Amino acid sequence: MNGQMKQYKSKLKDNGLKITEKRIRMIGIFLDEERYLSARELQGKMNTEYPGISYDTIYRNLYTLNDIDILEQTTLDGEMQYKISCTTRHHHHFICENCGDTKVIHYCPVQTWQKELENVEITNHKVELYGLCGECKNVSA
Amino acid sequence: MNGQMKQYKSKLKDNGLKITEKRIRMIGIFLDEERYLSARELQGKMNTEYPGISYDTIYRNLYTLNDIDILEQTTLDGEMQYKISCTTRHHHHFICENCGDTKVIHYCPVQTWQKELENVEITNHKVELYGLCGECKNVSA
DNA sequence: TTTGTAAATAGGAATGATTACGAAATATAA
DNA sequence: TTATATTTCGTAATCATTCCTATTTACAAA
Repeated sequence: MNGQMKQYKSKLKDNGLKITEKRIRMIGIFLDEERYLSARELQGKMNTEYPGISYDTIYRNLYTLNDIDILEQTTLDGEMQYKISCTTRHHHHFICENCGDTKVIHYCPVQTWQKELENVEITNHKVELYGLCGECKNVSA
Repeated sequence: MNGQMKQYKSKLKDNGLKITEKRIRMIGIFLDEERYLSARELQGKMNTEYPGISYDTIYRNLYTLNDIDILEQTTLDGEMQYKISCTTRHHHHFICENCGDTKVIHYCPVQTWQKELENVEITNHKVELYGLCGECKNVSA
């Protein structure tokens, strides 16, 4: 077990949640893939190791892991998708529409927007960039 | 009929689409409401005038009107929502989480992001701000 | 004004994602 | 080890959305 996983186990414990095989495996899958996965995709992967695993387990754990910031979520192609959360600093993502790879972007002008709309209170915001990553751009060219 | 509606009728015609009662009423509803409506909400409103109107009609027309830029769409609370399209210039929206009212924001640093990720090709992006509008902020205070 | 026809609609059924729930199994603290 | 709170299973239910076919409608051309 690497240090990363130890950290996630602590986080589960700190939130009064139990460290179960399935949760650990789910986190492992998200660590391996560095992209957004839908519940279905995750279930496919989990199902090879835990045949017949329940939707409830998948969805509940996705919800839970997102809730305690081990995962982050977005809606893509009409379904919720999840990826392992970057715990560094405030950021957004570029998502490759071809391979699903994500890249972190740091620039975020939320204070500029707050100035433009001075009489509203911005409590939340979403920024997502889509396109082709370096590799896919070259392949399709 | 006001000039605005005439313009939408032209747009339908220009795209080889027929001007039907239901489409005109749908556009009218979106003109009255200045916020995002879900398919269900729209159906509720349409149903008072056209009892038993089909889902297919609602969804197909939402798709069509979005396709020709009479409406614009976003995913909110796990469902697609639509509003009348602002035809001015590139912009994004602030959405009040209490009353659903939207406000246009113009500042968009997409070129800054493109610089930050110089080897990818950004073809699309999404920016949305959420919070409380001036009114709702004061009421809830 | 009439008519031909391509487009639009009605009325449901089907699909796909997500949530709900009672019973059984299991992890953790004491 | 035991108590108990949590998780999981297996499945049904729900909700948004799409699909299908017969029928109706808009509208361009005669």
